[in-house]
Amino acid sequence: MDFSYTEENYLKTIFKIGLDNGTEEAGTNELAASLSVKPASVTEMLKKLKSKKLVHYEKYGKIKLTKPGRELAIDVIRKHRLWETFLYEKLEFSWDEVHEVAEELEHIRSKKLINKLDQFLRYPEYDPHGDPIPNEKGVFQKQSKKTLSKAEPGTSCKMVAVKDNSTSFLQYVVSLGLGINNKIKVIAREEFDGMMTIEINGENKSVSQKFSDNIIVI
Amino acid sequence: MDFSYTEENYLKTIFKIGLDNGTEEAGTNELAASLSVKPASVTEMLKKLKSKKLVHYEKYGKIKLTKPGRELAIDVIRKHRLWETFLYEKLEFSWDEVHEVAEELEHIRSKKLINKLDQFLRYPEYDPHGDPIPNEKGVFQKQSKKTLSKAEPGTSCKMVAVKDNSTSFLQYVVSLGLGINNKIKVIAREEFDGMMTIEINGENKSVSQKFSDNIIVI
DNA sequence: TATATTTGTTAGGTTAGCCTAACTATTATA
DNA sequence: TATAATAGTTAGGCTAACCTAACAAATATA
Ligand SMILES: [Mn+2]
Ligand SMILES: [Mn+2]
Ligand SMILES: [Mn+2]
Ligand SMILES: [Mn+2]
Repeated sequence: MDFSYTEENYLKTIFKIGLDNGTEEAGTNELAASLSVKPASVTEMLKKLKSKKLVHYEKYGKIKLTKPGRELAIDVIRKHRLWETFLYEKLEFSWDEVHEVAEELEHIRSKKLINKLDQFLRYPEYDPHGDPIPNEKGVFQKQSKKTLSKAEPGTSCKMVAVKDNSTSFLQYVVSLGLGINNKIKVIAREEFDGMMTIEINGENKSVSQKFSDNIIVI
Repeated sequence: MDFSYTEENYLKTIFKIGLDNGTEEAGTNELAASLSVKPASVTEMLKKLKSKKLVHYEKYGKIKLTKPGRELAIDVIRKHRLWETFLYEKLEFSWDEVHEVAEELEHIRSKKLINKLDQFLRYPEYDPHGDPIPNEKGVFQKQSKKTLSKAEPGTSCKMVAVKDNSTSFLQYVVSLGLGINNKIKVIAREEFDGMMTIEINGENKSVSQKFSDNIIVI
């Protein structure tokens, strides 16, 4: 069976929200916000996805992916991350440029293409933003859920991924001298608004909670 | 300005039919057949393309691309052929598998992507089917219009490209022991139905007019 | 527990791209 | 040059994916 780009985007987004929430479930409004559509459009699409047995859903209830729905979502994520890796590794894109193009490439329908691309890239495990790449079977490393904002002052941690993939955020990360696998030392954290002072390569920087919420660490 | 996949496919097809006809013009029915839609759909789309100044068109008249329309068509063709080359050269696709996937990839919208891909492939001039690849400026080699069917018995020619890109045709070409840049000697041609006896690598083969119409030679 | 807020649904409309059936214009042929 | 064949258009309908406005259910809060 073949699904539209729109259906694929809904499934991918449900999966991501589910991960984020820890519950594997998503709500109509959340989904609408994330897809930049109105809640009414989501309700409509949910009926279709349900009739195609891709989601579990009852009126006014939470949204959850079925097994085939989850498999499809993971496949789209696999394609997205492999394409980002290709753009970054082979075509000299910077990490803040890859996401937007991958958002289109992730929908190209060819099993052979994606598996050959995987091979060509030598089966990478992580994309340029530190996110794990599912293998052909849909298996991938569990990702840390700890964000920089939850790191204790006085401790050190390692940045392993970013949550936000937008150009503006990623460029800001770079401008702070930060990158994947960098060590971050938390100097101080303001209780009032979550502002943090962190040490990167011996230099002290001040970052907002909105920022530190988007840095995944271990 | 940004155009839909559908609009891009119409422009590309008008361009190709125009080339084929030698007149740079296309008719409604021709276009419909080539796009596998009904003539009524074409008429409707022509109104839209005209309002966007991509085609010259008057009711009951021939269809011709405007300058921006032609540029766009050539850009789509450039992308198509570069992606085919990528699949063939880098991902080990066979030449009969690349066309279908490229039909999707040709619509990915990123100037940077396609120019970096071009560079990555070292600026190839021909795709796996022998078709010339337009450069960034839209310039490309003029292609021979002579087909094997027009070659004189007793003469030899070189196969430089194929017209049909379908899997079934291309696999048949391979099964005959033929490929791009192969020498073909015309042994005989039947006036009645255009059947030809040709010599390939010392072996004689019999091919139909439908076949020889799809082999471009010099 | 009553009420306010948040969350989600329904009804009715739009646009892009497609269709069929009926029609009209153009071109070829007798 | 009349008529048949071909080419192209119009009218009216359909589906996917979106929207707004009005409404209903669920949840939080006084
Ligand atoms: Mn991304
Ligand atoms: Mn997408
Ligand atoms: Mn092709
Ligand atoms: Mn196409």
